[in-house]
Amino acid sequence: MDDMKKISNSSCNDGLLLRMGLNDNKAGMQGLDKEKINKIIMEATKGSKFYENELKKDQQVNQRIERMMQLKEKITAQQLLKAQMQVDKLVIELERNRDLSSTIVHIDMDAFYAAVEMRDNPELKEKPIAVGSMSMLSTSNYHARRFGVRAAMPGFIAKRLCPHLTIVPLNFKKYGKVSKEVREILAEYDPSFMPVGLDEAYLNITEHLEERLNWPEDRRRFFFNTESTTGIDKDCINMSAKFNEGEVSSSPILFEDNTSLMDDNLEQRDLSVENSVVFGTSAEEVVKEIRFRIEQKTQLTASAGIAPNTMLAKMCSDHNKPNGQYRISPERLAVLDFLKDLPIRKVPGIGKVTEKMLKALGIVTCSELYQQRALLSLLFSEVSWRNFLDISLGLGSTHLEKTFSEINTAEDQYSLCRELCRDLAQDLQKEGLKGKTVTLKLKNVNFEVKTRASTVLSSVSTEEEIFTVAKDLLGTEINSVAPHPLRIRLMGVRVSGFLTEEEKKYQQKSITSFLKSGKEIGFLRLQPEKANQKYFTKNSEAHRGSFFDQKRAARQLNSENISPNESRGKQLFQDDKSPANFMEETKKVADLQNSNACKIFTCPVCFEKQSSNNLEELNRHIDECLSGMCVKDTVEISKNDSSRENTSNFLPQFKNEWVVKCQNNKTDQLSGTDQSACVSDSSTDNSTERFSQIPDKSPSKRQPSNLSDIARKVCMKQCFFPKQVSQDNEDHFDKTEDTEGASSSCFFETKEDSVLVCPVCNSEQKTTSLTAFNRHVDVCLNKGLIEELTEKEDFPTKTYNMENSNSFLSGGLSKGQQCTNPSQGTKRSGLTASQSVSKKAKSSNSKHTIKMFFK
DNA sequence: CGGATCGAC
DNA sequence: CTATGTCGATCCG
Repeated sequence: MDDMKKISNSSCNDGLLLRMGLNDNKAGMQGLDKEKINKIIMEATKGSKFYENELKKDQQVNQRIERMMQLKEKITAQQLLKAQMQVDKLVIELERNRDLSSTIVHIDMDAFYAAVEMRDNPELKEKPIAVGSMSMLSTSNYHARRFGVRAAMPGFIAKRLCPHLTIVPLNFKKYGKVSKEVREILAEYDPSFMPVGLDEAYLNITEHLEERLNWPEDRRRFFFNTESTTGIDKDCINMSAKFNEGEVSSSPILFEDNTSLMDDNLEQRDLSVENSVVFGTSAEEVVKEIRFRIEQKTQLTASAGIAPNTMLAKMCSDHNKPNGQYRISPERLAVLDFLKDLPIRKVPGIGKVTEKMLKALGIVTCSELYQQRALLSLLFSEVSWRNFLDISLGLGSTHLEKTFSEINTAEDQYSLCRELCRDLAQDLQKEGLKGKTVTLKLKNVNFEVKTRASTVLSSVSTEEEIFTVAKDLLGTEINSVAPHPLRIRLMGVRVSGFLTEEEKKYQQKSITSFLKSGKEIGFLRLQPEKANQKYFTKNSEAHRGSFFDQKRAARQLNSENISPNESRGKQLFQDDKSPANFMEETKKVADLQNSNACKIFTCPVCFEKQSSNNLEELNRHIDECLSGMCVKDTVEISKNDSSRENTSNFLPQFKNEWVVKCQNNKTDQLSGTDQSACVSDSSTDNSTERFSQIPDKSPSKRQPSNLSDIARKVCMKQCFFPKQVSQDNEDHFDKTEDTEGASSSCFFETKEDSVLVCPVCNSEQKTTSLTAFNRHVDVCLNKGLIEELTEKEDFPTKTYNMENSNSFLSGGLSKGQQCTNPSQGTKRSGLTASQSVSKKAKSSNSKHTIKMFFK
């Protein structure tokens, strides 16, 4: 479902073509050319209610642009200069925290629904087809696309474009099944991968890459499928030969004008074993391997992108589609080079409206987006321009966990537990397993993990049997905190102690045990001695509390990534419009960190002035300061351990910084095992389990159509982050009793009597609310505003009266994937600028809407 | 909090 | 013969 978003809205004001429009349609021999297509669409649509509405919407956008331009006129040079300084301060901070240490992969199945239908019905293979109904199409095959038939187009119009078009009704069950097959492969590379819809997924293969280095060749060898049940076999065999010569023409099904399966495959392939291929250890090779396995298993092709964060990975997967892949190497210059001339519309989160608004400001490419950063900060809301800045610097999230909120009612918890037991029972029965031990795993709102196990004399395997035991365990936990509700964000049920013999090794097994082992390791590899200051990171983008992030942070510290030739101090505020200078310029800003601007620096922890102007040294100092504090706090907490804890924010660049203390879990058999051992021999792991994340919205409210169910079952994740870090979290797990599960604690607790001193303006703050304090520091840092805060603190809906900050973009900007990122999503919202202008805009808008409505 | 808007698929 | 979907996130009043 990659198709629709590419559609450019062209320059014309034609509302219809905004939605229907065509882009780079390669007018094939049998296809239609752009002009014809547009003409047909226009004829089919003119005069319809839909068309009128499109025009109306388009006008509203135009009005918005007009108001924006008026606002722009009023901006003085001085205001702009000030904004420039503030934004560039932020750029320095962002650059400093740039994280290139992760390898993120985005997998996107090509024309997924259509491809599945073609696979299952050979008659369709040669024809132009689309999947959907006469009213709406979900996708089309590449043949049909030549006629301009695209996703999100109504079927009746598609029929006019292409009278021979076959429209196949949607069959979600089938797609779900195929999707599951694909996910089973993906999970082997990242057990906590993140599916998006049925046909896309993000993977973090950083850890896989590390392990893979030690893998023997045979473990990287995969066989061509020669005994498929479909009629494809011959092709596959042929492909094997061709493939090894590096000239495979790939998918037997999808495309005529295809690129090859391993298009860029020039390396010498190992031919020693017939009908097999060995993949290397690089990221590219891993992704080729994934795509190869997907194709062998499902006869469908996928495109992929490899990059240091999700935003870039997604754009990469688009780069060589269909059936191709692309990588941005994890270097700052490579990232900026990729973005240099990239149209902003290609960026996930930038839709047609934002594109048009930015175009009105003369912004089309990402480098232009960067050049206009100061102006944008004055015209758009905080969230929007911050997002723009992230985009133009090529920053995105490097973790894949979604944010999840807690579920608190016992009722929900029991039903969730039952659901997990049901899933688990199904798996057990599929495998013919019966176990004796049922383990309940809970992670509370403070991310503390606790397991409770019960072993029964007779073995269990059915939903009821498991639930009976699990229910008891859960009940005990709920009772232990009564009358408070038990507040959790993850629940898992595991059955272990199987009766059956050991499974055959190297058998292509159910993914369950695989996932399980990967999952457990995430926790267990964190040994206590590792969980100290080593895990501090200065990366404000990272989300503390995630075990993954802690590990990543450690990795990052090991390899500092500031290359020597990047450290020349240069002049800052100079706007050069040419893209060639784009990288130069961002570099300059980044370089400020090493320049005189940092000469006098006050450590925000110990408040002592630092003489060094070396950034790394400063950071090291702060890290040490912080870990010093952490150690102190640790002691204090364990002394009066019964008390509650504040999971608290702290200074801006360290806010949400967590130290996680993991105690060794003696009862867990996996403890101390290293990950590769577990993964390589998952069959020895004698248990299986199911986890459930607690979705953001209450599950009852939204039961999304096709896939959330599958997603929850197949994709098991470990670490979730609170959308809003709660200020008064009761600690519902009694840590002193917790001898079984690994336990983690968060520090940076506020002390009752402490006085908070703002490290920026150096003034004492009356508040004891960390939220308030953090906001103050944020304001100080970002806006140079010194503001005294009062004791009581509302949730940040409060408007700050900030000079020169006129929020404009009332419609706001959805940030898509990377916006579910909690640190960006919540804290900053407190800084929403004055909205008088947008209020006005809004009200005129809605009047307009109402008028039209009554017509 | 509900309606409007944007964006993804 | 007709006929343009559905969701989550965000912003605003």
